[in-house]
Amino acid sequence: MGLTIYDIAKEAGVSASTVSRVINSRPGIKKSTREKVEKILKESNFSVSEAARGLVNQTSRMIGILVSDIRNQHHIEGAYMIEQHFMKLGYCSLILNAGDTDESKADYIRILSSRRVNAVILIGSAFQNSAVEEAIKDYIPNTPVIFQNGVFSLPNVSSVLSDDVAGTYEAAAYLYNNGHRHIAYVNGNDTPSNRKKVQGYEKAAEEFGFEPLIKVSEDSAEGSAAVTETLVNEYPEIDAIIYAVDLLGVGASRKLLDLGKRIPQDIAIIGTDNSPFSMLSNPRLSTIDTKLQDLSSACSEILEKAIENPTYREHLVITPSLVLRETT
Amino acid sequence: MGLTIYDIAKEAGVSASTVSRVINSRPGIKKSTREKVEKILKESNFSVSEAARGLVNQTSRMIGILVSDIRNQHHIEGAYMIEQHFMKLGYCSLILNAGDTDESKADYIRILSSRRVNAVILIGSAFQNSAVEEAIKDYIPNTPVIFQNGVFSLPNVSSVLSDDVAGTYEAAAYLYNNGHRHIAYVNGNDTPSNRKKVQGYEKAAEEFGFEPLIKVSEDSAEGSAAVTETLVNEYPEIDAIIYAVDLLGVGASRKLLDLGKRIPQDIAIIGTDNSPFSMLSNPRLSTIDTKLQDLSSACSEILEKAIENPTYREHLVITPSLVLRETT
DNA sequence: CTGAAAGCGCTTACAG
DNA sequence: CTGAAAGCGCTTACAG
Repeated sequence: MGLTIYDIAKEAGVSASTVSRVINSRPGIKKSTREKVEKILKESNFSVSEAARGLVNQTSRMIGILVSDIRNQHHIEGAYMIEQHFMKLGYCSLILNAGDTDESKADYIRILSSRRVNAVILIGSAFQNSAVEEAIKDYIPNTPVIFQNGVFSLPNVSSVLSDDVAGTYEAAAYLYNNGHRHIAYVNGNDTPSNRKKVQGYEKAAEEFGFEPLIKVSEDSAEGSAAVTETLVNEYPEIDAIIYAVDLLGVGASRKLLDLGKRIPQDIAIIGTDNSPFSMLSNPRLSTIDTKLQDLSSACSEILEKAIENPTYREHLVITPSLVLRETT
Repeated sequence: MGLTIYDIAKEAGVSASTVSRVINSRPGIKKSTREKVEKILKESNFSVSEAARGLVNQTSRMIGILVSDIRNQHHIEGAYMIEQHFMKLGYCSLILNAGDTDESKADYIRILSSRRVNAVILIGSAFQNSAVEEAIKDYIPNTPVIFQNGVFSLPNVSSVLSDDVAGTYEAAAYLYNNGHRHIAYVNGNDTPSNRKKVQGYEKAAEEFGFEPLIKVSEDSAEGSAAVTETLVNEYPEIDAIIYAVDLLGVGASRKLLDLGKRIPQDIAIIGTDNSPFSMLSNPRLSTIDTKLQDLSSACSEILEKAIENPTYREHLVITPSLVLRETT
């Protein structure tokens, strides 16, 4: 197994240089030798070692995609679009789960550095921490990085953000303007993105003059159901709830129906992300669309420019919009 | 940028060999030199080139995971488990979308061959075709391959299967034994796995003596809703429907409620896969649990053995079980 | 305990 | 149009 270019050369009665030229479609090879070499290449199912090739060309033709949890539908959609885009350009994607802790995330930067990837994508605001920032500065200071939903003040890091503050603010404003006066907020995991969502909610509360009421749920439908039940028992006057993630909204709406509440007549619900869940749930969930598609395609475009021109850098903010369905 | 081992060596006043030995924790280095080199390594944020290292060690320490569509929750869960497992062992995962056509899937085998991955995982029965089989035989005849939900008669390919025939058969038998006499089946995409599910349904129909009725839906909740509506209008006697995928069952149950049918009193529904959708839907979907977790961990275990011992090979079949919730 | 040398599988000036 | 040689960044016998 493991044929090399020299094996092919010997078989064809030419030098390795010639074989290399044929493989890479370099000009200036006699047609007959080219054909002879191509034939042998094909017959022996030769495939070049990208590692060896990368060593001399000083490129791996790989890009690293770091996701805190690949099973998160929202994140994997982003990874998918980027992977597809770059595969067409001949790049393989190293899609890695970067784990929960700041330290493990930083470790993964080091791993990508060892693999000499041509670019790095960080998906999710969970990467917003100083361990990751340090690791980028120390280990991949010259590799283009795109941060989806986060920002680092480093010369090689571009970013594409959803304006989380605006999204939640708009949702709360909509509810208020439609007569709701007791609007609660249920947050998920403590991430920078979720903190910004809370800010938007608080901003609306202050501006419109309603009393802010915030609870935290673990990231599951069951967790949200439990939190929601406590919430409406404790504060029966609540007439609307915004959830930091669609999944929480789905878990909650089901529980509220079980408790005999009507949606949206008694309580209106708005989720976040416009995920597949929001469309499939019953009743269909109104949601803050964070424009995942747009974010991901912007990432791909910026990255492509950054690979060509390593000093290219861009910061883009995309404003979410409200999608009204059956829970408002 | 791009420090090499020679830069470190010069800085430390030793040879590259010594630096290499320190990096790889080889014994027989004077403590003081080791410490001196380690200090410089750390200070300069050195990271070894895995490509160069792999070239001499004849290993890439990468594994290739081929998925027909990474956005499929069911597939990505499998990829996740394997990625996590192998990252702990120092392997990076190349997770690739292998595309729709047989040819593109075969192309990806070639790509993985060029990357000299230490093992390959195929996730999903969609890889069951001769183009892929040929590509494996031609390009990676000595690389351990695990086929999740499919089989190839090649010496280097292990497989881990869910017994799809048995799963659907059992679901139909359960419905029949609980008094249903007009049990329909709605299939999804034409994959080997889905064909086996249909077989199980037909086997039950023949054995229990009910009339088989099979429709095909595109792979979306909307598609299934449409197909289901036509189905119950055309055959009002239907009292149970089995769906090849949970998503189809969810789309259908919603449509049936809209049509004024009661679930399960008028029509019982069973989905397939025990996916997150099935638990979140309202009503909660009864489903055929294809034991994804078990499949994936079996994959990891077999693969680990196969990497150590390249002639290791195993074929495992896991029997699905029925999970009864609110739609039966 | 340490270093010089060869080699992993390629590509690319340089000569001819 | 083609080949010999050097080099990409490592590791590992072999000598000392």
